[in-house]
Amino acid sequence: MKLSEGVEWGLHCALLLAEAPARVPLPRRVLAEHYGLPEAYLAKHLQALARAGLLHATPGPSGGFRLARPAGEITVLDVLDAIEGAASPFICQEIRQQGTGAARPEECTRPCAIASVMVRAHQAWRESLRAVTLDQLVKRVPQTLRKRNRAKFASNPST
Amino acid sequence: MKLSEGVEWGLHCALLLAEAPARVPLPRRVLAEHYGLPEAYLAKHLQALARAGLLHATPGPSGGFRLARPAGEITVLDVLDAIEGAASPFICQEIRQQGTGAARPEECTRPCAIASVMVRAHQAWRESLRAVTLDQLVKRVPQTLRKRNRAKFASNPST
DNA sequence: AAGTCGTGGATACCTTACATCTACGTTAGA
DNA sequence: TCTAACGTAGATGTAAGGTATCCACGACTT
Repeated sequence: MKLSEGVEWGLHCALLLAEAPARVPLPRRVLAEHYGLPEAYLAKHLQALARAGLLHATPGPSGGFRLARPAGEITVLDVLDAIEGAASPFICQEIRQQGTGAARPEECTRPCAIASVMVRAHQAWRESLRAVTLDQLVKRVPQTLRKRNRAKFASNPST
Repeated sequence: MKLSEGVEWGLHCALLLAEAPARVPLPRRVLAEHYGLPEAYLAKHLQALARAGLLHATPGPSGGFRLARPAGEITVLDVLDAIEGAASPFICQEIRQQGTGAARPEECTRPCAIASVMVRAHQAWRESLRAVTLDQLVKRVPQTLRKRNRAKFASNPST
């Protein structure tokens, strides 16, 4: 079980956009260089975030991405669902209905107990992520770094 | 993010062993046929469960696998850790220290806020799985099916 | 009108999980 | 003691999904 690294990219970019002071959008090139990421591939994930309604994309010169909502209204779960999808990592193959010991259809009216347990665990995971918003994360960024980022993007986002 | 299907196999096999009445071990062939699984590949996962101390393997004729502990002392998490490993699905690549916006080492004394959130979510997931034992799962198997399995393995496990 | 930027599709690569086979060591029973 | 049944371990091949890039297109600002 592994989470795509695009999740980390998306979270850090969203966090950076939450730190940025202004309504001025950050181009994908700036985001990519800020974290040393491949620009073309990062674009895919930024697209996903925009499609999910978390980011707003402005085309044209001096365009780029900005948060579509206040940072307090975007949760970590929102970002994960946009990039990784909301599906459970456990996909029940219903092997209880296969082989010589197959359960009969009338014995499978209730969902498989094993699948239920996995679903509950997945929900616990999601609840934990839903409880954290971007602005809560911003507060945990070291102040010196936060100041540096604010200054960097305040006047001239292209540097 | 996807969980290997070996997890489902391992859980169902452990559950079946918990249902089996006796100390008589079930050979891997029987387990594989009971669920219609490839025997050679299932052996890999059964090995992992045995290495983790959840199952006890008896070699020789009339050998096979049985639970190494009472079903009430084996949790779903035990099985998952044995087959899938206990590692977090999120692996922090520390991209905050890369690129033009790299954080300085003295700004990284505390773990990355994003990584912390992911770790907590993973712990919530694990706690949810740790709370369920095999004998709790046995109780949720339909009675008709449980009876059938008990009868099947009571006298002659090789059928 | 032109250049900058995001969009979406097509494509290739590469890691990892899936699956199988073979050779080997061990044990219960004839 | 011998042997057949069983689990162990490693090597190997295959399939799928994530990673990464490129290009043609449309939209917007200057």
